[in-house]
Amino acid sequence: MRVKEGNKEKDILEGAINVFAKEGYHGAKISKIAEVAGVATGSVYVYFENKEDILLKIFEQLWKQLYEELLSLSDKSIFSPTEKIDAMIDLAFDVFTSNPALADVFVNEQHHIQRSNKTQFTNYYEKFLGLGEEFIRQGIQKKIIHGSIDVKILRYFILGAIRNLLQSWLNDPKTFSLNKIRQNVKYLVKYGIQK
Amino acid sequence: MRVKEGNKEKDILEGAINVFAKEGYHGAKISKIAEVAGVATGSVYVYFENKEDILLKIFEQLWKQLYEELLSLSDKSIFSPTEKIDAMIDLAFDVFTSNPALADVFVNEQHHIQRSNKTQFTNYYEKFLGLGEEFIRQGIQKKIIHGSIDVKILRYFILGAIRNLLQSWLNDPKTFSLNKIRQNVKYLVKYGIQK
DNA sequence: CCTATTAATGAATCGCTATTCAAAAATAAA
DNA sequence: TTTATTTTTGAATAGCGATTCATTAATAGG
Repeated sequence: MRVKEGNKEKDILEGAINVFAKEGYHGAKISKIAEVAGVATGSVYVYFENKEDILLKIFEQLWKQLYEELLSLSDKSIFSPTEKIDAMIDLAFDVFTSNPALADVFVNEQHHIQRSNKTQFTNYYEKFLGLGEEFIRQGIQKKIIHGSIDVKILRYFILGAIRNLLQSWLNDPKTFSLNKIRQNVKYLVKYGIQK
Repeated sequence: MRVKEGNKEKDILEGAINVFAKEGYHGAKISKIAEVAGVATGSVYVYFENKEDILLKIFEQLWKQLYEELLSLSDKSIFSPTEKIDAMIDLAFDVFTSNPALADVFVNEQHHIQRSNKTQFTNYYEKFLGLGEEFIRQGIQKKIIHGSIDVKILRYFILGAIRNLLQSWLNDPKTFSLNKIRQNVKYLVKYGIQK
């Protein structure tokens, strides 16, 4: 009986992230993904149902990771709610700094799977956002955060700001230091622009 | 000599916005765009070079409009810098409220043309962002806005927040009232979350 | 050393849709 | 009218690339 050599599923996923990032979802050819992953074209279909399935798995993995890392923060009551939100922002920036291609896919291709609403992806995404909401609610309860702010709006506000800033960083990494972006985001979320 | 009937260029552009919004850029068929626009498939290629050119023109038009409307605000020294930024946010929300399909295309498809960097689009987009920057600088000069904030970062911060909130509104218009989103965005930009 | 079973392959298929272009339609001018 | 010119048309083309599947490779167990 032949036995699996290496971890092709992982290789394909990583290859796909890079090819999606460079060519965009539709510009990416399965044959190219296979080439980058160091496997045959047909092997891609051994491990994944189809092209969309690859993208789905990428996002599932991403949001699972983000959710679980955030979860480990949520317990720690040492942190105040605003510290938790800071940590959440750090978390996102850490993940994407270490994997710019993934950042690109995150920024540009998520809507493909939102169109065909697959719960696999949605699950961890919603959970992640749910935790974010939770932190905000704690902040409101402790009267650190303004109660007039809609929690659902705020979570998308922060996520959107980060998403767009990652994109501008990807387009022009020299002008934007990711560290400076991170600091500014934290500041702006907390205090806004006005003196 | 045959004479032009109606305004097919405009019809095609409007049709394309709706089809792109519903099917996504790659899912949108030229034949479908033609059908919705009430013209023959071939006519599309009389008015546009190719599919990408249609998308390009959509964004060119959008950013031109946004830029010009913002420009008319920039002179008015009656407004304070923060009022100008408020007006900028209002402007974006007004345009997209009146044309949700355009909002969808704006949110999801801009990266297609950013990949193949066309200056036509970039021109007005950059000009628009440049004006936003200008307002922020005025605010810093008048010591209304914190000087430690990076202007380039701030402009993408605001734009990104709006973009993502528009997307969540499109996905679930019942949960999110665009008016509430608008108010929250204005508040958050100015004061942040912290009491 | 066989053999059964699973893994991996990549050339061929097959559907799909952007784009083309020869023909038809409309009408201004003569 | 007739003609010349411009607009519009939509069926045909052409190429691309996702997906399939018959074949080959590897090896665990006997």
